[in-house]
Amino acid sequence: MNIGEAARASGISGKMIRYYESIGLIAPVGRTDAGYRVFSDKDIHTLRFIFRARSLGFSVEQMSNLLALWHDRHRASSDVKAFALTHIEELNSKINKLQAMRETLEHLVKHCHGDERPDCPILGDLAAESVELDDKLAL
Amino acid sequence: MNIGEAARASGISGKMIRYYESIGLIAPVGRTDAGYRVFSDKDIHTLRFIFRARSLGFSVEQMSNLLALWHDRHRASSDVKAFALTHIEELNSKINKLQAMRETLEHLVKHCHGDERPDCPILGDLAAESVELDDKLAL
DNA sequence: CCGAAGTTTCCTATCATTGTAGAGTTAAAC
DNA sequence: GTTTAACTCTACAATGATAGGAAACTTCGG
Repeated sequence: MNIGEAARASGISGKMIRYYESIGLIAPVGRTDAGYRVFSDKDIHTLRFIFRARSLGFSVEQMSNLLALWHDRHRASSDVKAFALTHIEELNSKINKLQAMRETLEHLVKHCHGDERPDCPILGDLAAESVELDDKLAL
Repeated sequence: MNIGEAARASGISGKMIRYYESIGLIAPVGRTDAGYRVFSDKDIHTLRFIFRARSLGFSVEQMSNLLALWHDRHRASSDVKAFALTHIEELNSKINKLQAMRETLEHLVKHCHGDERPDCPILGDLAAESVELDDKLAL
């Protein structure tokens, strides 16, 4: 299997496969005499693991840890669970931040009449001299 | 006001102020004979506008548009409202993606007993040969 | 044997931000 | 009046994950 087939089989672009290899997330795979990369079924399996972890929002560094846990046949499932729970907390934190932003914006939008007149509380609040908005933004 | 005071007054770091100037988000401010930047009250006002917009998750490009709307005394408030609504949709899209990730991960965590034994469905599903998980990840 | 498609490495860019390094400036303390 | 600390200036590098392209090479179908 060359890199194009591996990309199609794993869902990870060839470009990213080379990148993951260059930073050491995956070990260098085999090569033909001409220097073409050759991917084994095991390599594809690892790439699919990475694809799924990435889809769950894990960073490269976190995926590196996950791969280590995966390859450690003696790890406790509680270690993996703790890792996942930490990640869930990170996701929650991001979600909360984005929701707070959305709510502030929705509040501003609600008070903007949205017609052809130029006065608009959205820009007004962004430009406010007061500290009112700061409290809302202290997420 | 020099850049340090401007940073403290606006909430934007000196480094970012220089950066915003370099990419043209803000116009170059005055300078002393020695080349130190001098910020007027109006400059600080603009920086605070940027600080608040950034806190609401607007990108530099979006802030540039917002500043243009702000300085256009004849814009319709509906233009601003439409802009804000688009941004709310972007925020919603991000939130939905993160929530889907969290839910999948929570589902996996729920089925991991989390003891000292090595078998764990979290890693098991990440490594799955099947396409089951792919459906979940088709967000 | 030729051309198309695939692959290689290397370089560049993105976005917003931080860090670093060297040189110059200001202000206060001694 | 000199030392010293704190500031400022510019310029460049790095981050993290990804995309794009260029130039050279290989493979494969006809």
